[in-house]
Amino acid sequence: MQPFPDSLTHLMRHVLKQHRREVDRLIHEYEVYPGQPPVLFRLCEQDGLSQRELAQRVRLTPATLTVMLTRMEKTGLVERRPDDRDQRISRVYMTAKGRAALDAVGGAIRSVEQRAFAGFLPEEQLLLRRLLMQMQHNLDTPDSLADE
Amino acid sequence: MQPFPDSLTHLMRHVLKQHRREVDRLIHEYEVYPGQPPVLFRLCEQDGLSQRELAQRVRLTPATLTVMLTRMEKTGLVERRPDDRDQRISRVYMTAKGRAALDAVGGAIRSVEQRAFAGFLPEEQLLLRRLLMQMQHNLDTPDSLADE
DNA sequence: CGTAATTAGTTAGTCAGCTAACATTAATGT
DNA sequence: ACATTAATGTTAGCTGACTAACTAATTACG
Repeated sequence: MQPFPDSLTHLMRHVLKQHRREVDRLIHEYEVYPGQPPVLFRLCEQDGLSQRELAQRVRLTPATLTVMLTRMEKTGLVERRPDDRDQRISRVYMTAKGRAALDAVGGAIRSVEQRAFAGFLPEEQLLLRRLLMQMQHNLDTPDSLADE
Repeated sequence: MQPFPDSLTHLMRHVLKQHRREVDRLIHEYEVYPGQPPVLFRLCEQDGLSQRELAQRVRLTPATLTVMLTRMEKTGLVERRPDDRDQRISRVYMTAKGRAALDAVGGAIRSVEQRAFAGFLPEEQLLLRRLLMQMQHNLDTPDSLADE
């Protein structure tokens, strides 16, 4: 009857909140804020993306990213430079400070991950991934035929 | 090496974001906003909680709840009344409109849940719950002995 | 060409969530 | 009885995220 209090997504949300808080607690001394790690990781893999490309890859709207990059530029993690062919585009590059911060952040995230999955068997992790991917797929498909 | 892009928590976060967006899309016509359903559900179970009690049960800080309740009072979902013994306390009650909205919201959430878990076997759902609860427990314990 | 449609990014406004600092009221302790 | 401490809720200020409306630059098309 009452779907919420012990629904799986509710539980998931709570677990993620704990996770995020832990990571945040560990990284905010490097002037990296909660939403920023994905951006740093993407840039580490590939520097000089346009904001649009970057936004798509980290699944944020361009508007969100604009604000976030402005802050990250202010703390010196990241740098914007205009594209020299297309003047609408501004490309995002990581600074030395950004790279340094990323190392620390990576460590922090790994340690929280380890704690979160302590005692998990490898096949449990695989199964969890499979279930999550199925959820992702279910939610991606528009709606139609919800339960077949 | 790079822990983030395909970590389980990253995947989880993405799935939850999809879920929240879907629910939000369905409920915002009832003037219920994304963070509010848990509050409504709690109040439905037990009316007249103090803000502190309510905040603990939905795991929000009192500050967050204050702002949220102010908005919910403005849209008429909820009502604050002072306690008559302790003047520091204000108790929160659901209005008729709140109850009506909750019905619609409950339906919306159930439908998204159904879609999210389409094709899941009952034992898969149980397993998922077990894994999430283990994560919750892992993250609750301070830190110490992370990987034993 | 030159105007219209598209694309990139920004700005404004809203909601969610947090911490820290502040009244105000109640409970305690000497 | 009075001063101190604790508890409740609010305010201010921050980050994150979104949509919608805007500006500026580029493409496309008649």
